[in-house]
Amino acid sequence: MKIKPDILKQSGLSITESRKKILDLFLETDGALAHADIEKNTSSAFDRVTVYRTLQTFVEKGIIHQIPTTDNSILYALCKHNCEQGHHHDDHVHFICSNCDKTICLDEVTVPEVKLPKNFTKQQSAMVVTGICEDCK
Amino acid sequence: MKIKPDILKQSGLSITESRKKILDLFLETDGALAHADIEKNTSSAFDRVTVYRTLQTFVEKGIIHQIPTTDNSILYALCKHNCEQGHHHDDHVHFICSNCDKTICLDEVTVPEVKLPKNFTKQQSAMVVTGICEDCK
DNA sequence: CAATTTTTGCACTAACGTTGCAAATAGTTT
DNA sequence: AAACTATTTGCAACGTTAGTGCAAAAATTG
Repeated sequence: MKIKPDILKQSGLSITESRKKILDLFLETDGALAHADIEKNTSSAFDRVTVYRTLQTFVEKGIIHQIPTTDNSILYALCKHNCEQGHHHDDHVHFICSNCDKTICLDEVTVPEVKLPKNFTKQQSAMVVTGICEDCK
Repeated sequence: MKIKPDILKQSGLSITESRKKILDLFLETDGALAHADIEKNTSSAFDRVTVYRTLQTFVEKGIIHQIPTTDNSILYALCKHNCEQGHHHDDHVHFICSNCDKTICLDEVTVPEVKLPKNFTKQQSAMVVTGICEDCK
């Protein structure tokens, strides 16, 4: 596993308490986090605004990526592969457990290709599967 | 194409101005709508609350379905196939054009099956593809 | 360690979403 | 068609979520 300061340094970010703590949280968590989770779970409380800005920065730098949901929230998860600024290799399937509500990145499961209708050009594709996860089985 | 009052009647809903107007909007629009679009585009202005409740009702009755996004909003689109209450046959791919920002239901393109890791059980799956649509090509 | 740049937290504002309740509208019965 | 019942609407109020400007604090640079 990479070392936290390295991740920040490689992205050209200053190393601050909040960034380290939030990054920690992502590294510890095997799944996706919502903004609210982050506010609650970081021991030392940061300002909401700091959390917003940190997440925004991390997304811009390709450290984390966003996961689409239908419940009016955004989930964030670590990019495990090499994501450059703006270009995410975020091609794995996301799994949302309808029992424990956790969102898990299935890094081994690649989003399959689909044939689009004529004159449609693909840039990115995302896939979200809901069901029961291994822990809740 | 179905006739509006029929759709409402078949779902056991009273036929009201707002429901007809909002349903109209969906039938006219070849794509998905966000809550905000609906508030803006219905000629006679309804209360925000009415729009919320109407959308909620439509989802419950299987008239429309929700589309996941990463931008903290929910998109709604007509269910073109036979969706019963609670059981959506919403197994088609959604396409978001990064030029005109429209979301289009690719009814002909079915979400492919994926092999989940051991002990994961699938209930539903959704797929969102971004790119350039036929109109913007 | 001083100077410069970046980041943080606070105050304020704006938008979003939900609920209770009375008025209005739709459906039903005779 | 009128009276009755059930449903739906709009308003007001509330709470949560998200974003911005600016001064203070912390991090980086030399």
